[in-house]
Amino acid sequence: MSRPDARIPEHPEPHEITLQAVLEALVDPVRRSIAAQLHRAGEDISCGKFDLPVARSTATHHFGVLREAGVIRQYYVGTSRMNTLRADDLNSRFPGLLDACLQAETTTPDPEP
Amino acid sequence: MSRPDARIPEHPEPHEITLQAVLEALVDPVRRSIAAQLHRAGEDISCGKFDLPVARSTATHHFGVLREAGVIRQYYVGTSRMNTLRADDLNSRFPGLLDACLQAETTTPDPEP
DNA sequence: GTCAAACTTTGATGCTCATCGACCTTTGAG
DNA sequence: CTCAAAGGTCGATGAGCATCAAAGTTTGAC
Repeated sequence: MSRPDARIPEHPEPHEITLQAVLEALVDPVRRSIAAQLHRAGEDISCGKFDLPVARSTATHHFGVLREAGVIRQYYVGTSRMNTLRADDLNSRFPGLLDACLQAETTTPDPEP
Repeated sequence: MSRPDARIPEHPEPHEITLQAVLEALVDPVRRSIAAQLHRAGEDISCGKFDLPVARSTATHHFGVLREAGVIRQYYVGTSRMNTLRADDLNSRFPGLLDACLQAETTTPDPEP
């Protein structure tokens, strides 16, 4: 079988996405910022293009959490790992949840710790 | 001054409710269960009437987190502390968020750890 | 083949939080 | 006043998680 790309980790199927995992993913401000940047851009973004306040190894961790929760989809283009927001999958499984988080994310300024 | 009841702790005003706090509150399955039971009942419930899998002192902690996040409102009736779901406040501040969590809570079975 | 770019992996660390048992407080009934 | 009911408070404990630096891996260009 022609495996697409051995570097691409597992994504949950739409029906495997759980509310618990999505909430755990979106409760972190860094991860919510990733989702918001992806939403605002309207196009796929590589991991390195995000504006994030953490080290790259930490960012990798956050992308993994989002992917395993089913919030983003990842695929490789060369050495760049691209990221897509799985808005349709989330909206059909938990209607209103993603929009509520994203809308609040853009209208409400981040709470500075 | 006729203070309403010295035992009643602080509640955030509607505009003080933050997405971060609400998500932190609803990410815990026990707290989400409290919100869901309150929603299903359609009426206020005292702390002792909830069906919760934790000790009483732990439940007290969870009620406090929900109250400080603005998810529930609490008031005393005798020795009983009653709880109200602040659905209107949440819906006007983060439209769709509460419904998304509650709907998924009732249709999706709890993930047993 | 060589090299840099772009991520990932691997510990290690530190902090937050859910949990509990034991004890204290307030209220209302008798 | 006395008591039981309903909760709250107080440490203590343990697990999970976000964070980082350092080293490893994979790819594409030259």
